[in-house]
Amino acid sequence: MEDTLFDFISKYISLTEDEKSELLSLDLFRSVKQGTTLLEEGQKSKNSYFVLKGCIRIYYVLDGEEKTTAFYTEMEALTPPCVVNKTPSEYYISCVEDTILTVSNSDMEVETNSKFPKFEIMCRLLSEELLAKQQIDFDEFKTSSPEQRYLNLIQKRPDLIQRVPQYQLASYLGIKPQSLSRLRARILDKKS
Amino acid sequence: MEDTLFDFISKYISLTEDEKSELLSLDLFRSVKQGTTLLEEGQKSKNSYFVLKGCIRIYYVLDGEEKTTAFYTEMEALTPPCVVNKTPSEYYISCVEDTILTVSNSDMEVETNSKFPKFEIMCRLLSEELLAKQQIDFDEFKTSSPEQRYLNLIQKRPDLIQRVPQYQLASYLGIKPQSLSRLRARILDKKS
DNA sequence: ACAACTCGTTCACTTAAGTTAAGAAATGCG
DNA sequence: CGCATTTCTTAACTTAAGTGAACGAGTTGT
Repeated sequence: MEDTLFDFISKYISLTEDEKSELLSLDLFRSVKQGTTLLEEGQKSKNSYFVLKGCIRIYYVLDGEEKTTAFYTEMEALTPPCVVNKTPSEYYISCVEDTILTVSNSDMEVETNSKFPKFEIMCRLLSEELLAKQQIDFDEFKTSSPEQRYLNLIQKRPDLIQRVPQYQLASYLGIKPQSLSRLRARILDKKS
Repeated sequence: MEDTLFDFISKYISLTEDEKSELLSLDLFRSVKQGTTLLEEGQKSKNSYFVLKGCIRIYYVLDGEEKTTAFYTEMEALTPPCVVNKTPSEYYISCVEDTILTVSNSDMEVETNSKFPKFEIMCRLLSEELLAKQQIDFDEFKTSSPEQRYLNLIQKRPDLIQRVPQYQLASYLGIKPQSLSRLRARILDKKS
């Protein structure tokens, strides 16, 4: 489990054994059951997450309806916007599956970053990378139809389609569950 | 003009006079005419931009059609994903208006960041902020209809509707120009 | 085992976006 | 100025997504 975290970090900076044990001493690892809510609407939070195993999702409740906007699975890191902006959360974060993750809070990160300038660099590299990745994702979303987005998802994150309920996938694709059902039937028709 | 840049920077870190003059010595400012292309599809680039005055846009050409996905106006910074990923660009960047901006390249930034750790911190803060902001924008896009997105745009960036051609706005909203025309007529109907 | 609930699918119908085409309005240029 | 080009709008028609309702499969709890 620790190795998964260190593998991830090694993509950005290299750590000495001392630094590794210092990191481990922070006691970051948590195990959470499916369905657990990590963050509620209206809450203020300072927590960032890194998923080691399992799947968490972000969803809004608008007009009484759940709108899922993001999934985070193995080796993905998440700092919710409300943590950056220091505002109450407008969304929920909950576990789609039993999940193992690290939880770190921003006070701790400020401290670690000033102690180890390396971490500052990692944070910059990571957020630059995530920003670039998300920009591409957003562009793809804007320039394609729901059907194309679904086909795209099959290519890029085939696991999600298996492990996540359809109604959550639907809003992730920007449509209603009924439309996703129909769209899938349409694709099957075309193939034959 | 320099002051605009320093005002922006002061939101993240404070600079000494020496640091300011060092920055100015880098000769970052550029003036570009409307219609100028800053980046072409297929090109590799190391340039980041910060808009002081004017407006630039990102667009793709897909099936021979222009798809505009982003606008950057006064006091907005842009590091294209292709710079971060070191891959050839899949899109164009061009000037919607006569524009004054700063151009910096990533080699230069690496140098500056190691010389002034402050800059490293600013880069992290900035990309964290932009990531959070973009996440919210993406969520809003996913959870709303074209009409809601247009009404939302009127609230949040009313200037864009004035200064940018309709067909560019349309793809920015994820629809065709004809649909935007119709949508606007529909909104006017409702009001009366 | 049975009732209650959730989830996915299907259907009929409504609404809005895509498509194609035509014309009006605005812009640029010789 | 007039001509060409680009941009915006309108319209008729097609296609796909939204809506409301119903049904069956699977799950949960008692």
